[in-house]
Amino acid sequence: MARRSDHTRDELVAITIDAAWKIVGEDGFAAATARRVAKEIGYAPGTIYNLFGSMDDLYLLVSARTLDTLHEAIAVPDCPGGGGKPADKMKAMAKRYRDFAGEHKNHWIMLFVHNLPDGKAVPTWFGDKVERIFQPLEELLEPFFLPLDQRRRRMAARVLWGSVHGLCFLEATGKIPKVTGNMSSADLVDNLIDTFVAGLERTGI
Amino acid sequence: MARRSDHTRDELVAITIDAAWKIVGEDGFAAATARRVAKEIGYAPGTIYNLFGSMDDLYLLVSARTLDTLHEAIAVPDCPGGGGKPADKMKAMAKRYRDFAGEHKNHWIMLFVHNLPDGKAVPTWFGDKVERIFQPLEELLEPFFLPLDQRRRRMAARVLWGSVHGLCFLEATGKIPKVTGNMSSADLVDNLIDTFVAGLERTGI
DNA sequence: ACCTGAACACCGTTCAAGT
DNA sequence: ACCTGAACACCGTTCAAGT
Repeated sequence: MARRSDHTRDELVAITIDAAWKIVGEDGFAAATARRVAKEIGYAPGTIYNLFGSMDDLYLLVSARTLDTLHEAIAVPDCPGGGGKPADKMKAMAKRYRDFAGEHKNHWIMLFVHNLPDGKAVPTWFGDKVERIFQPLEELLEPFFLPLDQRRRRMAARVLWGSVHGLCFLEATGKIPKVTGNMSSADLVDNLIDTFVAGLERTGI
Repeated sequence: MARRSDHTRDELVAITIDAAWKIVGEDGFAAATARRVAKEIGYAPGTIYNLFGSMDDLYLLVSARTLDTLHEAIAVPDCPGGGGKPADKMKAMAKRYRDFAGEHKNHWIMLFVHNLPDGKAVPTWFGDKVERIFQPLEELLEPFFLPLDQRRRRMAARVLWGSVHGLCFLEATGKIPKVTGNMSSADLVDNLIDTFVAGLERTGI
């Protein structure tokens, strides 16, 4: 019934995001209810709404952490020397993506399962974090496009990234095993990259 | 408190699937709760469990209807004469897929958002319905593969289909607008098909 | 100013009790 | 045999009341 001052407001915000992150990781997005998060931090449910306004805002902050972690995992240069064919580098990057999805499965799925209500758009700071995910792939695509042709290169990055993601997601949510038979999603992704890059080469710069 | 016999059991099952289909279409998958469906058909919540055992089983039947409707929409031959380049036929097919997703948005999203609990696998009759979705695309891919090389053709169908779906889904759930800028998902999908087919041609049969 | 906790209107699922 | 409806253990969200 009163000011608690166990923590400053900022501390409390951080603690709550940590708690939500932990619950999602352990029991999935659906388990990260307001009441469960409140119990985890030892406060009343109402406090969550003092801090974030709505659960959607809290979820956005959790997903921001996921995007940051993903960006770190993806952006790692696979080969310090710099050699290797672009297609191989892309496959290595796709593998890092798949590995991330495997290690942070619940957080990664939440990124796509949590959607804001119909009218609401995502804040710009969040959009920027999404945008940043594509950059490493855009760089790998440089050899295939003229320097002036940035628009087509950006498009190729989104097409390839969206496609790789689509295959990974269908597999992670169990929508593709019976469909692929003995082919693993790793095979499908590598096949996609090979065919796509061959197509880029044929189209010519 | 008693046998009602307003309907036979089979009628009641059909009525309930209709009700759930309607609710999903109007208010989305999340709105199709057991209590809401029960209210819609004018029975008590317990009755749903008499009929289906669990909500998951009911959801599977609703998704089966979605798959049937999708199959009909996709399988339509776009061109009675039979002419046209394979890539153009694929683009026409992808367009039919996007149109279906637009017209049956809530049912289509449900197909991917509803997942059985971790251990449970989808029944075979459902898997067969999924499998059937790929057949029209497999046929369009015939010119690119030797008759004996069915495995690679089946793989290509899944890769391309999964990729097209990935792009459509990211757009439908609002995960890609800020990312594509002025490029529509139609452009991205057409670009994917062109590049992929060019890659198949380069790889040679 | 901050936090509580009761309140409201919901959930999925089960199962004793009725006809 | 079939259906009910109360019961249990949950939800998101709000807001008067307390310190």
